[in-house]
Amino acid sequence: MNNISPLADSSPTDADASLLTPAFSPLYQQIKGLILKSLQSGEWKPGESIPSEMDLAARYRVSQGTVRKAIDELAADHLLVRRQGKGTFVATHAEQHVQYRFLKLVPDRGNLDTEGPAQREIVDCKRLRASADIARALALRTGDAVLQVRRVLSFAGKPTILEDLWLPGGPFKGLTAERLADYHGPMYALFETEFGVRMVRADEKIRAVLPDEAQSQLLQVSAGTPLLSVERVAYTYNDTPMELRRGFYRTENHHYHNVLN
Amino acid sequence: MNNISPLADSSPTDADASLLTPAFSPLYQQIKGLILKSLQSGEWKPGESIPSEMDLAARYRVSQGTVRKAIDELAADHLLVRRQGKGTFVATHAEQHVQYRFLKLVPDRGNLDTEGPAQREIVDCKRLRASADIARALALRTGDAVLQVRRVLSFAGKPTILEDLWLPGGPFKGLTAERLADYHGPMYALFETEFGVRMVRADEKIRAVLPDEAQSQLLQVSAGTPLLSVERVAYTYNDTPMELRRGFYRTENHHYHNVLN
DNA sequence: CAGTGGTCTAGACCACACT
DNA sequence: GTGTGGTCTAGACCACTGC
Repeated sequence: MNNISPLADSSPTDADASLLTPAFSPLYQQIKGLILKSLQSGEWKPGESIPSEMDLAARYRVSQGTVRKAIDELAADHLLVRRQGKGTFVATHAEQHVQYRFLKLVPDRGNLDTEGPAQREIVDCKRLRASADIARALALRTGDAVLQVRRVLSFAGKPTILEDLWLPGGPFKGLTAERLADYHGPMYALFETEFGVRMVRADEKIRAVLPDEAQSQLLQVSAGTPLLSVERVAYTYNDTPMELRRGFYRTENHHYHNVLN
Repeated sequence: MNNISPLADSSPTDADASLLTPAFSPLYQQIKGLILKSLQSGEWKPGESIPSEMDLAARYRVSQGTVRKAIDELAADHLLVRRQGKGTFVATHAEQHVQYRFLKLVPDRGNLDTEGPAQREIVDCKRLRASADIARALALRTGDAVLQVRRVLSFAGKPTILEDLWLPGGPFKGLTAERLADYHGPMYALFETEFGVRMVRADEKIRAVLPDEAQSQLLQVSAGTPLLSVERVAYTYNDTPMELRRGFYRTENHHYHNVLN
């Protein structure tokens, strides 16, 4: 009901954005939205620090506590990272200790670091037109340009993960097999630095399947070896889907680890 | 360094619990611990309301804001549920809209409600002595008494989930196949009301496997049909393991759904 | 209406990092 | 020391629930 339009952000007279909507929105939620907008617009880039809480409070004409609550939620969503004494930073996939944030496959004993860095091999990388289901997953239209990538990850020399990726052609214009092969580090980090696409959230659908001919060869398993099928849709800001990924995991010595709360 | 011993809780003179530990613990964390203690002790039971924030603030001799922050975290962990205008309640598994909080298997189309209530069949239920790995998972000693349960869940008439459970014999003394079969509602709700055991968190390890003879018969699939193997350890308060569960899911028409943040 | 949780503020002080 | 995030307080007011 109040919604004292926290303007400041350069907009002259924001007026009441919500007039007929009885949807009461707390101030800190509105601030959260404004911060989000700055993140999307690239005003603050991954890895950089954002203004201090006091500065933001002044900018939005609210108290520090209100900014704080907004940042708290963004930090809980892993969009921001707070570091006491240093500042608040835009989260990034290019950090050692969150390397594999979205990869939940771990060795039965030890952890991924135990096995040393994964070897990656780009099997295939080409542009093509989206099929109906690829298009639907990526919120494109059938026939739109997409990039298709197939790669194999090996741990301790053993091929363990086979992944097929589909990326929308527009945002990822210029991505080639070479770029991918030359880059050392998380793929999502490359997406951030080279294409300005930051993955924020993902949905996974997991099944048990048998490999087809090509898959069993690439993963060096027999046709009867069950694999974990992991279909992921990854989203940027605004719930925009930006990647479809179908992974096939060998689980003789690894497992998909999940924590339920 | 301060730790102004929020006594009140009936303890006469708590003195400084932390003296040599440089581990600075914020007041609200200490309050969180005290509330947790009351939850464990059963002072407030699942489904009941706990005292109002003001009451707790008075009890612990801190401000409402401090109690609030403690409750915020407990609510984020799903140990408490806040309801504006009504109060704060101890979370419970016996609620319609969080029925299947720990079951992540969903139909490819629709949701679990679409298929109507699951049919359950208790295949087996007996007491035995813990093997080495069962004991390890439940933090028992090899040979300790455990309860073993095997059951099948069917959706829309199709057997879909086969589960083997192991429960520590002590806390679950008196649990029988009949009790299980007669109870309609989530199993974890029965554990709460009948045995005072509230599951708070769980770890799952997921693999793709092939069924053995017995499994393929119970699930009515051929020996070559890959299944999702879901091994779960469920914990009560204090990270105490209270259940080991090995589930085998058919995933022709269902998938394990996971959200990555 | 009274009681509950939810929001917002202003100010004081603490812990941590850098310089 | 200065600046950052982190904690704690006290008080005002709002939104929701149920009597």
